[in-house]
Amino acid sequence: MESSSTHLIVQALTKAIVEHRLHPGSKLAEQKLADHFGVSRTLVRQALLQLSQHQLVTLEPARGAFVAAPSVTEARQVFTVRRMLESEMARAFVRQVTPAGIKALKEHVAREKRAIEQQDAPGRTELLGDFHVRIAELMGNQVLAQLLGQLISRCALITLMYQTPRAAVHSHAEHAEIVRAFAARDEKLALRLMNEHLLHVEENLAFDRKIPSNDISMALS
Amino acid sequence: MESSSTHLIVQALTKAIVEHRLHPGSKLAEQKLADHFGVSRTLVRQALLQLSQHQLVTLEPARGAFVAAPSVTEARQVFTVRRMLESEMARAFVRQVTPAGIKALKEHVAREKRAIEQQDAPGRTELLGDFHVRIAELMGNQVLAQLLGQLISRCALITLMYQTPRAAVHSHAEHAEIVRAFAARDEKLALRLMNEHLLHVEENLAFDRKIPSNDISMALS
DNA sequence: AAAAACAAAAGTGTATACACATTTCCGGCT
DNA sequence: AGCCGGAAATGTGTATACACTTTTGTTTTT
Repeated sequence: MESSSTHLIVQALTKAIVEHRLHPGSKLAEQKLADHFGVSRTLVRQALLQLSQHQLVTLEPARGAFVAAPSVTEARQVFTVRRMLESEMARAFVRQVTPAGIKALKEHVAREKRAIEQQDAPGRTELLGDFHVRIAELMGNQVLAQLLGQLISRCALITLMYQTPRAAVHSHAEHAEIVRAFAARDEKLALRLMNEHLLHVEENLAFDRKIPSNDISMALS
Repeated sequence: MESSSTHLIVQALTKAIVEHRLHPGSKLAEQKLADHFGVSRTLVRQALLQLSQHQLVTLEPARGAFVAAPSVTEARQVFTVRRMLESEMARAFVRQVTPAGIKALKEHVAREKRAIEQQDAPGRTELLGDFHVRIAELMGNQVLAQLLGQLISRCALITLMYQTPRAAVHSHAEHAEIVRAFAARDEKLALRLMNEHLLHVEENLAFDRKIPSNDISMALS
């Protein structure tokens, strides 16, 4: 089982959704996707089912699959959960941090900087999200990393629906500050900074944005 | 899409796994399940795919589906995540608790007591897990509730693999204590009790237990 | 001309078919 | 007797077929 073809489709669609080449609300017709990927509807259906579990796609009975359009309420709930989880994660990370861990995070933040300077919007969004997953990975907790990965995919969708342009730079600066708190092994500070960082991200969302619709063949090229 | 038949199969299998009528490692042959539920393999495959995402089932390429057998490492990681998430949840719950919420939790704890007294092992396990989900629901955070629900399903599998018999009574007592802290609106206490409660559950697992294998037609009756 | 009704087209939901991989079982070999 | 090898059987992976629902477009009616 666990056909890697299905996984490829999931990844391709995830990327397209998270990079908002596929806009929230867009219809994902099975046959069109099947043609595009050169497989049968069977595999496309499996992929859509998985994506719906990741909350990136909504399935409407007998009507088909659509790119998810998270409500403002849902967005706020996702951020609440992230704050609960990640502030504690920051605290725990400080307790077990190694020089190698700090180094890895510093390198990551450097990559963020490059992506921002080069105006690489998709890469920027991905890296800003991955910062949080990277911490979980460095803690060696696979379960945490996977869970956070899913939450952050949802956030990427939310972010791209609502995020204002200049917010990215702000996020990057806060990441750097958090790493400094880690390096200083300051539990309280790390916890507080992480909490505030996530609050800022949430605050900077413009929850009254409008979203255009789109065609799939364009988005997947 | 979102066939409710598939959902029924997912629920039936989840119940069977969580109540450990299906033991970790047991093979889940598609055709046998299809015959049992009176549907085609298509729907069974969809269900197995979903269960694998919930980490209740493991899919091995070309070999089939098996009831998951979480490793000790994984079990500890799940508990770590739960502690991070739920201690913060307890704190947040205290801040917004209502009399109605306290009442609902007290009733839940009463149901736990009844299940324990009546030696209803499956019901007991389910209620002990649901206590935590109920708190999330009472907070009105759907995202949190759903996430916790999945983590707790995994815990149920872990618990039933490793839990010692008398641990349930202990858990129940701690739930009651936690509700008292909620009622007293004591943030610090609630947070500490929840943390300790989850540590106790984890500590009481006997990580050197052996697990028998089993047949599906028996388990689903 | 707008609305309702019907027919055609497109799309989803489930079952089945078939290719290929894995397991099982049996006979030959050491 | 035990082990290796190969055919049969079993089971998974993907494609296709078909029933049924939703959508769309056209015609008819008011």
